[in-house]
Amino acid sequence: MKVVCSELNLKQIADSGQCFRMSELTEPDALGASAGDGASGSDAYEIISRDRRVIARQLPDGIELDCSPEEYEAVWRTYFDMDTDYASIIASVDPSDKYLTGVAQAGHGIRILNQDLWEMIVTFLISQQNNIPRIHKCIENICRTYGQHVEIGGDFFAFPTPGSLAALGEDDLMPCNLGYRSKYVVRAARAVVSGELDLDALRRLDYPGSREMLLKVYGIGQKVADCVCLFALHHLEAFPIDTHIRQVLEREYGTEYSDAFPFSRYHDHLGVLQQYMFYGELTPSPAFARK
DNA sequence: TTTCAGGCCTCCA
DNA sequence: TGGAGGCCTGAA
Repeated sequence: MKVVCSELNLKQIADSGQCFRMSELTEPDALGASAGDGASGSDAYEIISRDRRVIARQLPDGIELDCSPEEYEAVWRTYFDMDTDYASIIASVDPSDKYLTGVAQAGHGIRILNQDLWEMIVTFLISQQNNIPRIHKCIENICRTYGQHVEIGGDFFAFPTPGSLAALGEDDLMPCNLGYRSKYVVRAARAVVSGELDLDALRRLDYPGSREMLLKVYGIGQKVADCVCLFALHHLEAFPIDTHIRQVLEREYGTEYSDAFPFSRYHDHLGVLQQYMFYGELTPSPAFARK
């Protein structure tokens, strides 16, 4: 059974670097998983969230999910944030800001996914001083090593639970290519298991409160906290500033960008704009040039 | 060989 | 309080 979601682009979401359990399928895999349409590329992705897996195929203006309407309503509608009006966010961009207008239009298929809180904490602890292909590999390694093998609705490894990681030694994740980040992940798992980091309480807090709680965790700084707030807690006012975003802000708005960029104008959906900027930076086009 | 990649922690002035 | 240095590792 198929469900169609409009105005959504899988490749743009994958390239926006917010999800590391989304893999483009090779053509034979895609054909096996979903009816082929003769397209040259597979345009199909395997997406894993918590203990669920779905195959999604890109259409000209949206995506097709291989799941029942009931599963879509229960899981994927929220996951893909289908109830947020992204067109109105794009329309709110100052028309005189050619750079922001350009990246927003170019990245219009991006959505802020609602991903699992524990997965996002671990994922962005691993992401620091790291690159996207290697983050993918690290996540795959720890899922294969410490995640539960799931065969219902697919064949994949679920994300390891806090309990399964808390019992490890601080350096035990180094063989999974985590490097010095191993101790950050293990200590975070221990904090969750001990109750020092209460994930349910974290979910109930507003953006400043959840950010403050996350910053108390060993290994979580401002950038990682903002990523968790945005991609797991759906605080759209979070605006993670990494090296790419800092570079583009300085290039487009000057070194005093904290004054020049209209943060207050876009306060309620800064995180969405951050994703357009990040995507634009990693898939550069002359059309984005502001100056 | 060196630098960099979606940072953060610790130490020291 | 703020800046420098160290940290895993692999691709460019």
